[in-house]
This record gives sequence, structure tokens and C-alpha cells, in this order.
Amino acid sequence: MTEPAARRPVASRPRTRRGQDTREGILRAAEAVIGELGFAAASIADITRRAGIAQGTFYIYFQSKDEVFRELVIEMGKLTRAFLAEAVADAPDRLTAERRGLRAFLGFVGTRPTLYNIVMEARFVAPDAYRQYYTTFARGYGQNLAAAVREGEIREGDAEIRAWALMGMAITLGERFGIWEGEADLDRIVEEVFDMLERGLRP
Amino acid sequence: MTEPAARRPVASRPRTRRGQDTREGILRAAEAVIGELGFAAASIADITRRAGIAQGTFYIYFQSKDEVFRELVIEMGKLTRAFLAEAVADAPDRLTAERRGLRAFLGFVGTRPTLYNIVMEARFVAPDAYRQYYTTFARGYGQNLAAAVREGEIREGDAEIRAWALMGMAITLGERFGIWEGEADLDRIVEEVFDMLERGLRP
DNA sequence: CTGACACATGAATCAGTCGTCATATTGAAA
DNA sequence: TTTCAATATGACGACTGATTCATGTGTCAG
Repeated sequence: MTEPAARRPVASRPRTRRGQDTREGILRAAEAVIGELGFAAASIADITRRAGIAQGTFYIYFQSKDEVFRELVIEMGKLTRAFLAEAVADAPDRLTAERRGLRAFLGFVGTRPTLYNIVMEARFVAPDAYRQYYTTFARGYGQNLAAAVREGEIREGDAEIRAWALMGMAITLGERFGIWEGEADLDRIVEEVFDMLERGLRP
Repeated sequence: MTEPAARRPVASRPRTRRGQDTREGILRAAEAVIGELGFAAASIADITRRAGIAQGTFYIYFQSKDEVFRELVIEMGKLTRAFLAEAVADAPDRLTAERRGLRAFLGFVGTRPTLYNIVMEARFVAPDAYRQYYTTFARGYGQNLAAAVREGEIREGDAEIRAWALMGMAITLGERFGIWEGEADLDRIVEEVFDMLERGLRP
């Protein structure tokens, strides 16, 4: 684990349909098992058992537990971004887009606590993938905000800082009201938050 | 780990000065080692080596690795709260207090990435301690905001939702600008954020 | 001073996992 | 139908690391 990545034969991409399916099966099993038990507690045996394959088969497609995990994190990122892009697609202006984005995100995490767990644990298991996850998000977010400032839709201000601040809100609200508390009124939460964000806290 | 907490002889509190010192030493060593390597990678041997004691001694004071970790998380919570309370003590009004609190927090995490790591990892190792950490924070936060609304210092609004939203901002900004980027201008960040929070995003 | 309890030791136990490998099986191209 | 690269198997070796325990040593109340 601390070793400098011994030169093991690179697990090659599958060349047949059968291989592709198996690889995909491992990925899905890993998502379920790691999302539920956490990375440390999930064993390769757990994953292969769930995928319905032999332990050795795992190593045909991945070099290590870390490697599946990395791939999973990257996958989650794409998934979340696609989901949000879709949710926000035809918003008339930036503030509406932000509002819809937050609402969609809060719903999203509630239905996929597993994915949320994986991303969070990446902080320890695959720090670079973790950073990339948020950095990629923040970049897109920042560009949108900057554009909105140019359009005069929102007040002048540092887009990057705002992006990270807003992201942070979403993450924590998602955990508190999307995951911990099942029956939260997500619409009301979004309203409250955007009341604060749009008009400010001053009396 | 999944087992229903086997009934092991409860590791009693030390009865002598010597014992207290040893226990404290274990706690400090655990903080350093776990904070650096992460919970999974940190072994009891690492901890006892760092504390300068034999492996067996560990089990005189703690029942398991999990147990030290829990205690560490709780300790971190008290520490952070005390630090913030101090930083905010004589603020003239709530918005100023929030501003100072955020500024202090951003500085705090930069100097103690170790503590931050521990709290984050608690999400997986000791979920209830993790929740309690944030819930305790949010409660205090919420009470302050509610009081400020009553005083007319900030606009009407749901204190709990606001508390979690603001906490989330602080957490993510702390990670991005306090830990990842060493030389960020924290004062400017606080200004940007509070410009948004106080006046809102609308043009 | 001394008995008794608190504390300390570290080798041994024990449970578990990762990753390998020698041996099948599959399926599609020739 | 044959053939062989790709894929699959699962038992096993090697190792890691948490926890225990039988055996000491320190400390302090009386």
C-alpha cells in the first residue's frame, strides 16, 4: 500500500463483449459494496461475491482495490455533472439555474447515498481524484457565475470564491437534509437558502 | 467492527498521575499518526511506537482503535468550538461575529490539517461522533442566528437551514483555501463571501 | 518499609486479506 | 470443426495488524 506501485502486468481493457460485461459487473458491485461498507471494510472477496465471479477474475480487469475505486470516483463525477447539467439546462437566468441546481442536487444525493459516500471517502483513498472532482465542478460553476456577472444578472464579485462557497453549501445541506433526514422539505430549504443568497442577510 | 461490541473489561480511567500521562500520550500520538496517515493506514504499533510505549499498554487505556478515534473526534469538537468562541467573543453584532468566525476558522484549519482530517474521516469510522460534531455546531450556530433575527440584526429566516448552509460554506472554503492552497488571502475571501451574504447576489 | 494494586511489557495468537497461479472453459475466426 | 487467445476459476502462500496474556515493575497508602 505504501509500496511504489510494483510493476504488475497492466490490466488490459477487455477485448470481447463478455469481458466488457464482466468488467462492468465488477464496477457496479464495487459501487454497491464500497458505497455501503466503506472502502476499508469492503474486501475484494465481497466485491467478487456480489458480482458473482471468482476472486481471481477481479485481477484480470483491475490491478488493485484502489484502482476500481479511482475509476468509480471519476464515474461519479461525470454522473453528477451530467445530472445537474440536465436539471439546469433551460433555466432563463443564472439565479434560477442555481436554484434548480441546488434543488436537483439535494434530491440526487437522497436517492444515491452510496455515490455520496464514495466521493467523500475519496478524500482519503484517492486524494487527487477527490480534488479533481471538486475542482472540475468549481471551474464550471465559476465560469457560469462570471458569465452571469458580465450579463448583469448578478452583482460584481469573485466567481471562484463564490463557486466554492456555494458548492460547500450544497454539499453540507445535501448531507444534512438529503441523507440524514429523509423527509425534509427540500423545496422549502431551497427557498430559504436563496432568500438569503439573493437578498442578503441585512435587515 | 460490525460485531455488537463484545463485553471486554471496560478500560478504566487511570488512577494515578503516571497513568494519566500515559493515556494522554497515547491520545496525542494517535492524533498525530491518524491525522497524518488516516485511520485505516495507522496501526496500533505506529501509535504506541510514537508514544514510546509497548503495544499492550494501549489496551490498558482504550478498548480498540475505534475507541481512541472516537475520543479524538470529540476532543476536536471541543477544541474547535472553544477556539471559535474565543475568536468571536467580543463582536459587536452577529454579522461581525460571523465574519470573524469564518476568518478564524479558515486560519485554524490551515494550521491544523491533522484535526480536519480526523473529523472528516469520522464520517466512516464513527458516524455518530461525526454527526454529533456538526449537529452540536449547528445548534449553537442556529441559536445565535435566531437571536440575531429577534434583535433585528439580520432578516427574518430559518435559523437552522441558514446555520447548515453557512457551516457548509466554511467547511469547503476551509479545505480549498485553508488546506489545499497555502498562500490564499484569507481576508479577501472572507470579504468576498460576506459581500455576498450581507447584500445578496442580486444586482 | 512493604504489600497490594496500578501500570507496563512484548511475544504469541488469531483472524483476515491481498494477490498469484496452475488449471479450466469459452467462443469466434479460420 | 478446430484452434487458440481471451476469459474464468478458486485454492493457497505470504503477510499484515489487532488484540491477548502471562509475566514483570512502579507507586503509594498505611
